[in-house]
Amino acid sequence: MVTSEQVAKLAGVSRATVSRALNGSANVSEETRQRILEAIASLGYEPNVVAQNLARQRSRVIAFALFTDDQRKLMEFEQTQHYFYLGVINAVEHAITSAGYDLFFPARAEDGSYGNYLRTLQSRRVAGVIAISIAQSDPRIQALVNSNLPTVFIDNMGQGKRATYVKSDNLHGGRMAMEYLLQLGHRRIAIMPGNTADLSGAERLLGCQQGLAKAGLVADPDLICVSDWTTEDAYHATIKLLKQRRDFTAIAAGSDMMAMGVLRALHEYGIRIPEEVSVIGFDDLDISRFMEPPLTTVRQDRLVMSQSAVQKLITMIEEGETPASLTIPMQLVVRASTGPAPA
Amino acid sequence: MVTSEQVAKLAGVSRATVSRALNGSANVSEETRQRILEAIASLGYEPNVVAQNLARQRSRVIAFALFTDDQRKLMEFEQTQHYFYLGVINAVEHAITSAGYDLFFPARAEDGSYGNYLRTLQSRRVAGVIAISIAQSDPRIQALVNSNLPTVFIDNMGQGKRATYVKSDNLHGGRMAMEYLLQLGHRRIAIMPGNTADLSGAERLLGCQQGLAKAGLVADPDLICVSDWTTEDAYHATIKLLKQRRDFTAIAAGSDMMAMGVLRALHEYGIRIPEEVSVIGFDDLDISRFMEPPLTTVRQDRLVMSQSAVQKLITMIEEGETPASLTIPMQLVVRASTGPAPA
DNA sequence: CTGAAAGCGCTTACAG
DNA sequence: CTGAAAGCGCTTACAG
Repeated sequence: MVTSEQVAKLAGVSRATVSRALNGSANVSEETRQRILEAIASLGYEPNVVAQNLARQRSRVIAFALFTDDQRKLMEFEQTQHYFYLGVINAVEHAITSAGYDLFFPARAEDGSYGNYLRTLQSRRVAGVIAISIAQSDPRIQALVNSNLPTVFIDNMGQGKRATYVKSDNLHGGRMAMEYLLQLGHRRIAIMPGNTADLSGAERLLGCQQGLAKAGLVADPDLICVSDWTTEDAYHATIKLLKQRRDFTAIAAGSDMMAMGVLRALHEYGIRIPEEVSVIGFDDLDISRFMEPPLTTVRQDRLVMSQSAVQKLITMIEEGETPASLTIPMQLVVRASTGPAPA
Repeated sequence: MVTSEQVAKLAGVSRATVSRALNGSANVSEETRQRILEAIASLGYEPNVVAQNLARQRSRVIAFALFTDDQRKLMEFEQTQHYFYLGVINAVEHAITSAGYDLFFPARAEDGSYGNYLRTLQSRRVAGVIAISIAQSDPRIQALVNSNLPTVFIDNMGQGKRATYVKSDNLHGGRMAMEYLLQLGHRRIAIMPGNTADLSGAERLLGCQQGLAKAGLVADPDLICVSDWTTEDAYHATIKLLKQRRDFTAIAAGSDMMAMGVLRALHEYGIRIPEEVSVIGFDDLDISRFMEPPLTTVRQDRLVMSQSAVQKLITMIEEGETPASLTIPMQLVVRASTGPAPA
């Protein structure tokens, strides 16, 4: 590997000047700058980022973290329930690397856990972290909130001196779903909000209840089916409900992946959608419009979510100030899985 | 941040000894080791990984790369076609970080491209790279193959002094799909192999043709529909085929995501599956069993794929030798989207 | 505008 | 078994 030393020699200057030329310091004459640039080109020099980071006492690397509750599920790789976040990760990766930062997933401790998470990050001198924190109870959330490490949370309301968050307006989303269903004449609506120990599950459920309340209705507790976020859980919850009773005319699933399980169960029972039962989801995954029937859903804008999270983080890193949090509106997307309530 | 200097002072030894104790050198007495460990604990010391990497002239970070052909599509984040790889990335992340390596997505050049990719990696002193290389033509593949940077390719047969690969046996997979369909009595089978400019697309198509040939049949060129990998492309290809002719009794889609588009088109035409048309996919995504009807498919073992790729890479990094490539068998998974050919 | 020197926080022959 | 010293490849006050 060629070093700045060699560039300096070839250009007939000191390493200090090479460094200045490279970092756009004003204090270097146009003539020597040219000479240095030529030397760099002819040698194919690329600065050693590791050495730069050490010398500068800072880095341009951002850590990414996904905090979920269930270690076991993480191991299985069959994380159907996280398809939405997979898309977010993808968008975050693009935003971060396009901004000239490296993205980083830190190594785990020997036991497979993340050990002393904060110290791991600090020892690697990361500049900041984007954390998708589904599970509220993860101790790493508190650690990050209390730390000086710039952090942006997605889907969790972590806030601190150096921490802010970005999330969807799930409350409003829940209300919209109910208002839409009510307007179609549905009155007996089953709600499968996902895991209500997670913020988005709790908010979506509450939003649904508020939507019902505004119409003077109260959600029937027996029609609220709490489960985990997986397609499979929703499938089983639907089967169970179907065995108990069939008086509901609509199901609001906590996510599109859950809705896919609901649809599957309904198909197996030969129930026509939406003639007999309407189904609505949350998220608007890119596969949702290809489901059978194409799924009506409440859309989360994952592009805005991802990009604004990254932008806020970079602001924190580069400007030093902590931006306000952002709550992103959701949007009703009507497709073919919902229709008027049967008479 | 506490440094080894402070630990040394507290323990009454030199920094060199602290370093030795930390790195498990045999040459340090049990007694001083204890003293150092105590000092570390009481100070909460964590070594600066950046400084370690610089001093050691090596690192424990592995870069991840996804080489796809279509820059435009990458920007859209609507990468339905890459759901399979999203799962692979997830499994790779787990395997890498559990092995005590950091995972790394390098920053892009200012124009949003990856610029001089190899130099970027080298300037960050990564130890090796896992590359999912869908597009054969990406110049970065050649660059990596020719370099000394340990590399494992997934889904592309890159091989070199310091490069090997892991992939599914798509050829055999294609044959299996055809043999199964033939055995069900199908003779007029439409093949939508995905993008045949990509290795897996070409292999799957060839495998299908071989399967047909073994039964003394030749694939009807008009029933081979080449398109891109997306759900949408497959949807449109199916619609187009349906408008032209309806004499086929089965469709082999190049991936499960494509199959989802095929199913959607068939549903819109009111065609019963599998009574009128059978559908088979490739991959076995975790959502495939929830499709309507549950999808018959040829499974790729992404866990084996991911884990063996990471293991090979770590072998290369730590042992210095380049392991042989691995071709993983595929497996037929029969569900409800296939049935006997109509009389 | 430019260079010499110190420093970033480790590691690793080299001596002893 | 342990320490002093040099080195990894940069950056950045400090002088001039």
